[in-house]
Amino acid sequence: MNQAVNPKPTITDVARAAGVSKGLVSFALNDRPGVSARSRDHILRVARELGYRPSVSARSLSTSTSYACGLVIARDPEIISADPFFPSFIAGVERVLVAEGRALVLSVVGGDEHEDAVYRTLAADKRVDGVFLTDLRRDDPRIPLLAELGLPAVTLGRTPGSPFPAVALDDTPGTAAATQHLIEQGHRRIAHVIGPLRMMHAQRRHAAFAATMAAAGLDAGLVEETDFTAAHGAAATARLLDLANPPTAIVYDNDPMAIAGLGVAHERGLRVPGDLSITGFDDSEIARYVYPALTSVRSDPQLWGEAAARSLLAAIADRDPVADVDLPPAHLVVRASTGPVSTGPSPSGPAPTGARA
Amino acid sequence: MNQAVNPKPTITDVARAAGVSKGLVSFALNDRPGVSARSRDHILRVARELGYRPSVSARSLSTSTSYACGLVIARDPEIISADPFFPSFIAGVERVLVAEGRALVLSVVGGDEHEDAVYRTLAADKRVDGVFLTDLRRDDPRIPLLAELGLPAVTLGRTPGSPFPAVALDDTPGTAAATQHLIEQGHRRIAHVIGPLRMMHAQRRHAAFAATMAAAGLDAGLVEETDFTAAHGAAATARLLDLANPPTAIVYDNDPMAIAGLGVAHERGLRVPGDLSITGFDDSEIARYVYPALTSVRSDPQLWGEAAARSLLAAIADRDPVADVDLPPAHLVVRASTGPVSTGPSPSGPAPTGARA
DNA sequence: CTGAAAGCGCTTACAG
DNA sequence: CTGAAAGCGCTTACAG
Repeated sequence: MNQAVNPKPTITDVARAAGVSKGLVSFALNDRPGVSARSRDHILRVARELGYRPSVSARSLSTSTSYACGLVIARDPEIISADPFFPSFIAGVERVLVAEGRALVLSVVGGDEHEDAVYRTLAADKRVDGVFLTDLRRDDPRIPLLAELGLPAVTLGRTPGSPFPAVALDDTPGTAAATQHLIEQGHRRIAHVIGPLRMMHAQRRHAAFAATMAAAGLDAGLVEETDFTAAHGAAATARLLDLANPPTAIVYDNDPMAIAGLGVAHERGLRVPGDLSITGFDDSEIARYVYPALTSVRSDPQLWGEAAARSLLAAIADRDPVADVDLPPAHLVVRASTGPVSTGPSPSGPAPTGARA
Repeated sequence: MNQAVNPKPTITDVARAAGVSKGLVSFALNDRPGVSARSRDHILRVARELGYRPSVSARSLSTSTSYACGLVIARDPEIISADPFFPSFIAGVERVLVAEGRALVLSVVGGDEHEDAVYRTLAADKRVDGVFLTDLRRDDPRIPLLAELGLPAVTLGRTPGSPFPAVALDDTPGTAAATQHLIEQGHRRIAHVIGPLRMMHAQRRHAAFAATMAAAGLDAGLVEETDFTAAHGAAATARLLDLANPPTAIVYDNDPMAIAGLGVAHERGLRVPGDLSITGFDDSEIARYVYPALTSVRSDPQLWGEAAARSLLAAIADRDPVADVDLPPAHLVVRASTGPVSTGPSPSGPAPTGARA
């Protein structure tokens, strides 16, 4: 207005322009009690006119707060790539963080060997005020570590003995629905190709698979554990199909493995779904464009990110415990890769791709 | 040693324990000239014994430096997911950043509408000391913006009129090799399904395609522009195959689109590569597990990330200009989705998946 | 309701 | 080569 927007006005400039002390400006800006309405309005207006933005580093120093949240991903980059989860999750996190003037500090470490050091450094350097805990593992060492470091956290999914708030999106209904869907199509031998069993979600999903099979009086013993890569998915599929009595349907724990399974089936001249039905998980964008279009399980990682960010900010700010949040569960999306067991003769040997019968 | 590791010793504790002034400790730690070797060694040893780590926020305040670098990705999360580039790139960046005690601040914005605001906020809040510029566009508005903001940057690829150092990984040899490979297989009508033309790499790759076609005396007019999604890849493929004189080979600008193209071909009962050859780009992990295994173009995003981080840190630290860096170019990986034009009769109509002829 | 002052933990001229 | 002091821009008791 009157004054040109100087290179970064400070709180001192605002105080001077408003004719009050720096302390009062600070109180008004952080709307704390003990400032008259008139003063507050006046100060806020002057601050806006000056284009004032508090210095993050100065605030950080005096409050020991970084105004940032951290996410450390302990997966091989190739596996992250294959998974549509993280980019969407991060987009959701960002959406609420920026609205609160917070930044996201991301760290990707190859495996979980160095993650301990990463969390310690993040805490020691006060780089973040709290962290998102994804890919929860059984007896996850990060829980006691963060408790020891005094670093607030939010977990994606509940885990026993955790002092941190959880944001849960139940994906077991998705796996159960996929299994049930196959059973209803007449399948009796159904295999489950799962992720690393040390990850809680892999365990939970497998439990859902097993329970659904058991409820139908079927054997749930056909299981292959993988590391979530397409390579493992392909290998697991090959092993299953080499069985004397191979499955007629396979439930995969992510889309890349399911797509790799599709490849193996095609290579062997099997018809999908005629000879082998296949379901994926995560419903990545390519899922509906492979042939046949992949039946998969869909959740909402972006929503998950938003909810997790809100809970984390609450946990950072609040004295009192933050309540757990439950998001709408994952659900099955049926496409063309699943169907009834074929009655025709089972073909054998490799076939030229998609050649007509 | 003698003293218990108190909750976060400060520079004052170190100075007291070493019997010197804070200033001298600071000089020793940042190894600046003017400290005797004896003093330096003594101070460094005391600091180590105390487990001293300088406070990032205190250093930030007095040096106006954040000790962090920024990456803002302006793409739809679904598209990021489909692309193996970013996770690997980020892993590379991280590797060198952590070694230098720097953090990575990540921002993902849906499209490029709000990116302007994001960079301004990052700069105003001094959240980062410099940024990585990926997905360069023609007359990229971020170049003048960052120059105006005085924020150091490094660009992935060269771009005319940029004052920032570039780290280039030439991907055009990959596209040229894919095109040449198809020509050598006897293809004459080859289409190019490309990314958004406003992105420089899409333009460059298309130029490489066109040049290779021209060198063989072939028409490079069959082009479809997309947004990099599998959905667009499928639609583009359908349009091309609906042509009165459809192509016998298609060069795609990323793997998800190529895989979607494979799906469309299969759905129409076309044999791959017999009736249609297909090449992808980026060589994602699933590429080799689809059927038939996808011929694709491989680069090294992780190496790119490491080089970019090194250049950015140099640009942040140095007074003098940082030299551009050239990385090994992308190269073709031939698999089963490409081959000679089939001499047999072209099949028509949809076919059951992988059924035997 | 408001002001003056100390303090957060560093870095950096300025003297000696 | 070393020390004492000011300053970075906030927040927060402490007085009034």
